[in-house]
Amino acid sequence: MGISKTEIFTDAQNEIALFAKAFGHPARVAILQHLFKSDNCVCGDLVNEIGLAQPTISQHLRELKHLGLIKGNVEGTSVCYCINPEVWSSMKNILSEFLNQDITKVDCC
Amino acid sequence: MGISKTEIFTDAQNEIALFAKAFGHPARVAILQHLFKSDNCVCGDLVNEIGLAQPTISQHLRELKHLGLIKGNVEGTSVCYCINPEVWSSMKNILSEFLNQDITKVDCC
DNA sequence: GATATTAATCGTAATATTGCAATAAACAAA
DNA sequence: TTTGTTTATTGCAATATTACGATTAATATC
Repeated sequence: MGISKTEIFTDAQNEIALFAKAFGHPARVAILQHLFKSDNCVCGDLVNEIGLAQPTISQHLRELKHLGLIKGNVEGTSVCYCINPEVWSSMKNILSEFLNQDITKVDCC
Repeated sequence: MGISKTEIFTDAQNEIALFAKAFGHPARVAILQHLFKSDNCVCGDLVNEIGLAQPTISQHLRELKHLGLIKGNVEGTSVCYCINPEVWSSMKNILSEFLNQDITKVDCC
């Protein structure tokens, strides 16, 4: 139905899925990479970097902000976005644990 | 439009997004975790483990198989699925690099 | 105040995803 | 060959996502 039955999964499973979905789109991968790369806080030049319309970028930024992965500060007419290191670390820990599951005794077919 | 403009992103960015999307749904997280946990190769008891209908599980399995993350062997009437360790490692490397970007000089707002 | 600049929001179209009932396909066992 | 078991496929409904034009909101500058 297009709707995920989140209630039948554990909180941990839903959290992994939510974080993964955050960068499950190349535009958001590109945004996050750009925020890491640029030492001075990037604002709306993300629109120029990435070839998407301003409302589209704004929408992706909102998703990332909603999850807490980035934060935005208003500076005059422009808005300065950057990675939220605490949430990023937390995500890294959660996803690393998932990715680092023991692979040695898994190949049984 | 519901369609991603993959052509404006790099292959690397699209690959990160594709892998992330693979476990961007709690059902696929649960499936993968179960395949890791069960030493004997699980088959359709995934349907019992997870509370989703058989066609739904089958569809999620197909996505994971299409990406190469899992492989399936027919054994009589049942099918034995398991993690493909090579592809899993490859994914782990790609996503770890993305997750381990330098966080120290990122908090500028 | 009037005007420009920047970003958010609204509205909408197109496509994708999720989920399942019904059915088909493949195989084993009787 | 029939019957049961297991998984895949088909078809469809409901919802989500992606994208953008038009507009609005906020702020700076003149």
